[in-house]
Amino acid sequence: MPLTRKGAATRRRIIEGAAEQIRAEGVFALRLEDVMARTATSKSQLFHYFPDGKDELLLAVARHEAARVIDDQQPELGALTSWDAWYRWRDKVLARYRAQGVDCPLHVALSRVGAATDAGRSVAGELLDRWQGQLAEGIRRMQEGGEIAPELDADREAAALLAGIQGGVLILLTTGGTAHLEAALDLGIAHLRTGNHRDR
Amino acid sequence: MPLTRKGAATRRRIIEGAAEQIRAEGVFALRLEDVMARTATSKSQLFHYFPDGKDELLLAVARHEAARVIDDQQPELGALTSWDAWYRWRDKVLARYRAQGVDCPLHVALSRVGAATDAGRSVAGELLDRWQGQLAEGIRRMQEGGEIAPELDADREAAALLAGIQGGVLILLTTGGTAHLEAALDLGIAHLRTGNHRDR
DNA sequence: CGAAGTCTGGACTTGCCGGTCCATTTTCGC
DNA sequence: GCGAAAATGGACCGGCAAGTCCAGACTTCG
Repeated sequence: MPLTRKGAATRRRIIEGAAEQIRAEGVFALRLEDVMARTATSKSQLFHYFPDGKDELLLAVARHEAARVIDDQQPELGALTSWDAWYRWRDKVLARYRAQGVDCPLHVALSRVGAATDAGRSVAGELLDRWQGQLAEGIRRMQEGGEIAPELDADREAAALLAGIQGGVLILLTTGGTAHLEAALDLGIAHLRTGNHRDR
Repeated sequence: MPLTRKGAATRRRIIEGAAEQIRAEGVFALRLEDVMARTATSKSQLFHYFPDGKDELLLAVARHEAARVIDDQQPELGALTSWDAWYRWRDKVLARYRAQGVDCPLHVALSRVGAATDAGRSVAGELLDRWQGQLAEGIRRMQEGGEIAPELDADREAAALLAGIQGGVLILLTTGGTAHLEAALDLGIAHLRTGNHRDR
């Protein structure tokens, strides 16, 4: 079933509209009718593009949002080659989540799909992998440049940092405060710098 | 409306049964009928003890689980007075979540109630506060004993560590792996030991 | 330009499940 | 033990929203 140009546009409009609706009201309150109203589509369109109904739509929303998460951190995340770059990245992450605030369509869509589902697991897992991969890559680059102690295990450090970020965001989602995210980011980076040879 | 001995027992049975059911099937799939079947109660009992229905029940489950989270970490969490105690605590946290695996009634109940709700916020917020408080207390004790550098900000360190734990658990919930939680715990503690005076 | 197939509108069905009600039984203080 | 209050059983209701269907309009490509 090939998608015409128009069809693809409609499909995207639906996904984005659903994401907006989720941001506005939450997933539990998400009704197909709301999505229809918001995107000026009819029920048959929803089922035309997402034959498995609501769950399939939610999964598409999750995928869409997952892609944004990494994109929003570029180009910094892809080029963590100096301490300056690390701090710019830190600022960007913080700004992004501060702006997003309490409403995270990704987290919430996944929780509805069931994070323990195969489909949910793969969306979340891939995001986590790519994220951690880029962090580890950054750490290795810094080690090559002699700015991070070579005896640190890059993957393990990246895992811990990523965990801190995830937790910080999770706490942000419930408390509305960014203090934890900030602390996790700052102390995580600080930890990388400890025992570091030529501190700028 | 005082609760008789029997009434209190029934109430508790309902909460625990609901938690089990959530562990088994998830929140979205949670139907009152399932809880009734599992706890051998009738619908009128559910509404007798939780007049506001499902949401009130879910909140009670969340509260119940939140209390367990802290309790399960005792007595270690309350007495972080030596590095040995810290490592024993670390092991306990890891064991607890490893055993719990992918199904976390607290996380999932809160996501249904809406973490951004006042009620949800208060349950999660209080848990987080108490948890972080005990960590910070432990750090201060260690500082008094000269085992952690006095210039560290105990609250900030505790916040970062807590974020790491939360993120580690969150990742555990979706991937099933404890690597991130472990890394966050170990590197978090390692960070506390850096620059520390009389390393054992 | 024309046919195959995509896209769209919207009415209709359906089943589930949260919530209400009242009658009956049990508990518990005095 | 006795009466008031609490606990229990289970039938019933009602609404909501997911999903189905078919007829008709638009796209696309030879």
